[in-house]
Amino acid sequence: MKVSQKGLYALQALMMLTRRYNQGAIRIRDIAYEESLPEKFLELILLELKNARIVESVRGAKGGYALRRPPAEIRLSEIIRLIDGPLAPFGDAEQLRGLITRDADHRALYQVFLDVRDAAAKILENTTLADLLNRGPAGRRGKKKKGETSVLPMQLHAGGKEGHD
Amino acid sequence: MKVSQKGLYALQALMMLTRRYNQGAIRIRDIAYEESLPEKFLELILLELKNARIVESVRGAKGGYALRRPPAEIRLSEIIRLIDGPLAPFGDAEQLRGLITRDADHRALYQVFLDVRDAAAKILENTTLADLLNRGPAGRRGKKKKGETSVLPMQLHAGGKEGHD
DNA sequence: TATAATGCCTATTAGTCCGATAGGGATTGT
DNA sequence: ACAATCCCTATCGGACTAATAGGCATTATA
Repeated sequence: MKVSQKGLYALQALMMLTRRYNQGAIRIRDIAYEESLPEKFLELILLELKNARIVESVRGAKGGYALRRPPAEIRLSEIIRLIDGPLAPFGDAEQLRGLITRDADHRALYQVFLDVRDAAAKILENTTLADLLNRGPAGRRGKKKKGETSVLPMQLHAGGKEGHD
Repeated sequence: MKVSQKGLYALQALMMLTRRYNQGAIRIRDIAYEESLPEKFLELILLELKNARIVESVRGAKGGYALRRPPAEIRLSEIIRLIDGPLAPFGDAEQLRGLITRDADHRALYQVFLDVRDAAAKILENTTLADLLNRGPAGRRGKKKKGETSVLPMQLHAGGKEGHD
C-alpha cells in the first residue's frame, strides 16, 4: 500500500478541518495557507472528498469546506482507500483471496500479502481523525483510558523498533 | 508500501529457485517458462538479485542461476526492499521518525504510518523463502512446530477477515 | 441588482515510473 | 571454433503524479 503526496495532503487538510470542527465553512485558501499546501491542487482534493461525502461545501462568497461527519466517525482507511486505492501491497483483498484459493503454487506468497493488508487495515480502520487530534499536541500515547481501542501489541522481536528501511 | 509486478516476478522466480535448491544452476529460460514470466524482463530482475548477492550466476553454456544462501535465510523483506523500496506507506522509517519528532502538528499521523510499516516489517522479516515452500503444497498453516516463529495474533475486531478493499 | 468572493469543473502539462523489448558483448562448455 | 548462456545498456510506449490554468456557477452583501 502506498500513500501518495496527494493522500498526505488530503489527510493534512482533514486534520485542519478537524481542529476547526463546528466553526463553519473554511475557505480553501485558508486550509492551503495553514497547512502549506498548493492551493489549486488542494481544490481538486477537496472536490474528491466532497464527492465521497466526507466533507461538505458552501458555495459562493463566504463559502468553504467543513467535515460532513464528526471526526470520530472518519477513519483513515476511508481516506486512503479513496485517494490511493486498496490497502493491500499487491492487488486488493478480493483478488488476493481468489489467488490464494486458485493459484496453488503461489498461495503461500499471496497469503503473506493478505496478512500484510490485514495488519494495515486493522490499524487504519481503528484510527479516526479524532484520534489524530487527541494524540497530537501533548503526549497522550501508550496510556489508554477505559473503553478506548488499542492497537499494535508489539510481540515478537523483529521488524518493530530500530528497523531499517 | 507497494509490491510492483516486478517485485512479484522476483518473488516467484525465487520461489522456483527455492524448489530447485541444491540442483545446480537453472537457466533464465527455464525459470521464465515454469513461472510464466517475460524472459527478458526476468533477466533484468535476476541481474539485480545477483548484484544484491541474493542469487549467484554461472556464465557461459550450461550456465544459470541459483540461490546464494539457504532459503531459510532469505527474508521477504529483503527482496521487497530491494525491488520496491521501503516498507513504509509513505517515505521510509528514518524519515518518519524525524517527522514525528520535528513536525508537532502532524506527528500523530506520521506515527500511524510508522505503525503500519512496523506491522508490515514484522510479517515480512519473519517470513523466509523456506516458509513459503513449507506452507505451499499441502495445508500446513496455523499449527506450528516448536521453535517456529509465529505472527499475526489477530486481536480486536476490525480490518481482519471480511474486510473490503 | 451589480459586484466580488468563492467553490465547481475540465483541460493541460511536465516529469517520472513501470513493464517490457532489443541487441550486441563477454564468458564458458563441448 | 562454435553454440549456449549470462551481462549490460539503451530504448520505448503507456500510465500515473503533482501541479497549474481558466472559465462557469453560485452566493453574500453593499
